[in-house]
Amino acid sequence: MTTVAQIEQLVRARLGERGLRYTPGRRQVAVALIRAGGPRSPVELHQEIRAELPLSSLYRSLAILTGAGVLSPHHGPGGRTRFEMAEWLIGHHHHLVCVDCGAVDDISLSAEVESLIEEAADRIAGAGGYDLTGHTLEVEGRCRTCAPAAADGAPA
Amino acid sequence: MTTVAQIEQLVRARLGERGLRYTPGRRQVAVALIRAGGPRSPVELHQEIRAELPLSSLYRSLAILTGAGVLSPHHGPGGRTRFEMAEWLIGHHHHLVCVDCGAVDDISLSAEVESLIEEAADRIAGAGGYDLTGHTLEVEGRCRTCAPAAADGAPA
DNA sequence: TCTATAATGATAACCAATATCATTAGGAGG
DNA sequence: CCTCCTAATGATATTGGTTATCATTATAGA
Repeated sequence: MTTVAQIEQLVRARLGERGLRYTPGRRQVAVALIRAGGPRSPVELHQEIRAELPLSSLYRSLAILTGAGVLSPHHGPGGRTRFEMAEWLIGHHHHLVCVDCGAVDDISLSAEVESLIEEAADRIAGAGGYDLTGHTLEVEGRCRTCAPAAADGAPA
Repeated sequence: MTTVAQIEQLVRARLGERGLRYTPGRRQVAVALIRAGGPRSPVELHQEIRAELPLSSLYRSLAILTGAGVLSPHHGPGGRTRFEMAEWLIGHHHHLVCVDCGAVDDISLSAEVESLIEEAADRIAGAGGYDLTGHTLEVEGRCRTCAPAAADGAPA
């Protein structure tokens, strides 16, 4: 089990390589995301971080950390982007997404399914002329909060 | 092989069930998306549809068709939402996505991998208390256009 | 034909996200 | 310790995709 402090150390090193500082503001963002169990939106982070961290600074920190490869963006409903720690920091995983509100939880697959998917992803990217960067299985559904409000979807 | 006309028939029926009309504007959008090999953004569709279809009408058609379950949204980089025909109309598939520009191509998996993923998705949604609506494997990479421009990502 | 309702299109409004810019903070060298 | 150079911050303005408004037009049903 990797600790928060260990991940922070990797983040600090990564930023240092690029002449960037691991400041209190960026640290608040990083720690909140390390503790989160899935991608979080700027507003969600702003609420979670009680400190008076301006939204403009929060957005910039997210952009800086993403540019440095520390965070990965996840694009959800309503034009909202959520951020999470990159996989080289917290490990490979997949997502359980609510198609209505966009809430996301991290999930894992068995080694068997995972390796089959990896093979497939490799083959597909090659065939399409893409430079493979990763893959994610997005399991889509309606969360407990959104399910009651929804009426109908598509029939079989 | 399902024809464009056959899919259109299903769309018309679906709209009819809800007291909605399959108008020329909506038809242009539907046909363009049936012919496309993956999700398309409003602007992409607007360019593809040579006719003078106002953006406001295009956006509304997309919203109406999505609400009726005819289209499915796909959320990509830059806050852009792309739309595609729902799977009950064009069949189950997955996506090859460019992490930079958001371009998306439809892809398919072998029956073997597909069934394993289905099982996993079922189990995961149940465990998370989600009402499962579907799943998509997003194979992520950089397309031929974006790959040369990119510098560095995350190390192993 | 008449009428009720849906659809359209031009425009304004919205809001997440980004850019700008003057100010503050921090690390390196002297 | 002091100074300088550069990064970082925070308030604000701006952008751009998307949505809402509303008067007008078109269509299905009586």
